[in-house]
Amino acid sequence: MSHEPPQKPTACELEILRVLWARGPSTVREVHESLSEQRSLGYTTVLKLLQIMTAKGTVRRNKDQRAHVYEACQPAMETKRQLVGDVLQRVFEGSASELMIHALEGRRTSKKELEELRRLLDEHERRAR
Amino acid sequence: MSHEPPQKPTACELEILRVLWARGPSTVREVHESLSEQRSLGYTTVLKLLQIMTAKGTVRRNKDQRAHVYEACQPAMETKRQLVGDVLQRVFEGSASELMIHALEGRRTSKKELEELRRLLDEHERRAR
DNA sequence: AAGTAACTACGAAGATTTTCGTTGACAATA
DNA sequence: TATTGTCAACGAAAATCTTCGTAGTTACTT
Repeated sequence: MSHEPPQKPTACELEILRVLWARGPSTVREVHESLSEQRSLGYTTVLKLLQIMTAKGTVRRNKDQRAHVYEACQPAMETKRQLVGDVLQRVFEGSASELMIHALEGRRTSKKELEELRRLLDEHERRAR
Repeated sequence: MSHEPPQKPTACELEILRVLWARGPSTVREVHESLSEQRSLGYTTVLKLLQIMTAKGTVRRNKDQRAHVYEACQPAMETKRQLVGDVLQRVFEGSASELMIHALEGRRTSKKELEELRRLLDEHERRAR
C-alpha cells in the first residue's frame, strides 16, 4: 500500500472531503449523517468511499476507537487550489482573467464581494513583490 | 432521440469542444488531427465521442458532405460559465472570492493580468447597475 | 471494373466511479 | 447468556466514461 502524491478527488469524494473540512475528524456515521441532510446515501456507501479514499491516500484514519475516525490528509486549501487549477488549465488555458469573467458573468455579485475581490488583488500584488 | 438541456461535458468531451471552439465547425478528421498534436488517440475514438456528443445534444452535425461537419451547440462562453459555475458551487459554496484566492495562490500572476482583473471588476460593477 | 482510401455505424472491452447487500466481529443490554 | 444494535470488510452490481476493432458504405484511382 503506497501513499502516492494526492490525486484529484472525484465528485463523491469531494462531497466527503467537504464534510471532513467542515467537521474536522469524523466517524463514518457522522459523515453519513451530515451528507444525509443534503441527499440520500447508504451508510455502507459512505464507508466504502472512505475506505477507497484511505487506500488512495486522500484521507487517513485512526483505529483506536471501534468507530474509526477519518480526516483529510491534505489541508482544504491545497485541494481547493488543485481543483481550481485543474479547471484553470483545462477550460481557460491558464488565464485567470478568463476564469474570472466566466465566474462573474450571469450572476449578481454583491458590492461587498466585488470589494473583497479588489482587496484580494491588492494583497496578492503586495505579496508578489 | 430527445434533445435535453445541455449537460456538463466530461473531460474528453471538453477536449473536443475546445477544438471545435478554436477551429469552428470541423470534421472528425480535423478534430482528430488537432487532438493528435497533444496526445495519442485513435480516429474512431474521436468519431465515437462525437457521435455520443451528438446524441447528448452537445454538438450537432451537418451530413451534407460525406465527412460530417460537427459544431458545438452551445457557445463556448455558455459552457465555460457552466463549468466554472459548477466548481464555484461544489468547491467554494458559491463564493467568487474564495475561488479567486485559490486561483491566484501558488502561481505567479503577471502584472498585466492583475490589471486585467481589476479592469474586469470595474466593468462588471459598471454593468451591474 | 477492380482495388484502394476515407468515412460512418456499431458493438464491446476496459477503466473508473458510485452504490449497496451480506457477512462476521464486537459491544451493549435485557 | 441470548438478543439486539453498531461497526468494518468485502464483493459485486450498476452506471458512466474511454478506447478501439470490425464491418459495411461510398468515393476515388488506375
